[in-house]
Amino acid sequence: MKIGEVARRCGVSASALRYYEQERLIPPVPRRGGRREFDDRSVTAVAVVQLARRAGFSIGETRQLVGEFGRNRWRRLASRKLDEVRETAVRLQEMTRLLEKLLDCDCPDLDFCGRVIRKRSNLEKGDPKERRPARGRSAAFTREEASR
Amino acid sequence: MKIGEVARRCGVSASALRYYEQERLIPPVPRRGGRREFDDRSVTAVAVVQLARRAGFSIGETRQLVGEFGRNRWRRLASRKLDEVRETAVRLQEMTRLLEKLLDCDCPDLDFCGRVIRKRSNLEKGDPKERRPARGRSAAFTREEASR
DNA sequence: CTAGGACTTCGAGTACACTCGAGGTCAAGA
DNA sequence: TCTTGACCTCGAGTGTACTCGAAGTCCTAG
Repeated sequence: MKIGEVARRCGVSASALRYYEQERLIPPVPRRGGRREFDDRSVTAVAVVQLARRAGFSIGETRQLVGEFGRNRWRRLASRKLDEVRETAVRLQEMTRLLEKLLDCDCPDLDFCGRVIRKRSNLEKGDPKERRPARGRSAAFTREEASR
Repeated sequence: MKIGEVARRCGVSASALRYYEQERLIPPVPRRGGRREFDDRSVTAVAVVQLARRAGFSIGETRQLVGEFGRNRWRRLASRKLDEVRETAVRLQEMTRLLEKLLDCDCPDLDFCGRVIRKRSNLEKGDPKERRPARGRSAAFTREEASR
């Protein structure tokens, strides 16, 4: 199967597929006459990568994931990522609830609404050090990211 | 309140705060002797931005969000974002279930596991066009992103 | 008065995840 | 045979969200 068909079937661009190969997310794809010829193995590898990418794993995380295939660490990585996303979802729900409340109460302006927000949120009052989680790299993967 | 204290209290760097001002996520902060002097208004604005950023809104989305403050569109944007994150969480859970299954069944290698994945996943069989959601910009905000 | 630290602007640099363009190759159909 | 389209590599470019460094300013303590 040539790269174009794989791209169409997997919903990913051909250049992304080349990039995945280059970044070793998938094993080297065999060539025929200079062109990539995807066999079942390769297509499977792409499917695995797609699954991981859609689940929110970064390129580096995905590389580590496929490298750890079948070992216990994999599960740990996955469940940690799940926790991360759940936390994001929780924060978003809090945000949404807050927004809905504000919209309901017909605040006159941002300044007023802001005062409401400051009352309800725990920003700017607690532990003024050691903050900012979930931005940037995820804690679960920093070791491997550093070593490339 | 000077920028350093705001940074410490809100768990964001001073340079990020300058960046937020420059990107109009927060209104211009008043100066005194050339230095930013954050009043309640400004600190509130930062709190709002932090809330949005932690909930997963991008810079562009956050700008639009604070611009739409108090109007109905805001709620629509927020609930759409919630849907997005929920979808991500669902995909991740699917992924995790799949991984757990594979780990449980002690597959001998990636190739074998891959065949299992290909059986269970709906990748590479359905609608070979119109895919790739949730990667790149979110559909909810593309209009404003285009117009900058 | 002077040293130090926190602040200022500005431009450049960074990481991620691709994407694009140039310049060339290969294979199938008219 | 020729053309067309899909493919190749390589290097550069893109957008996001900052971060960093240089060079200079301001305020406070000693």
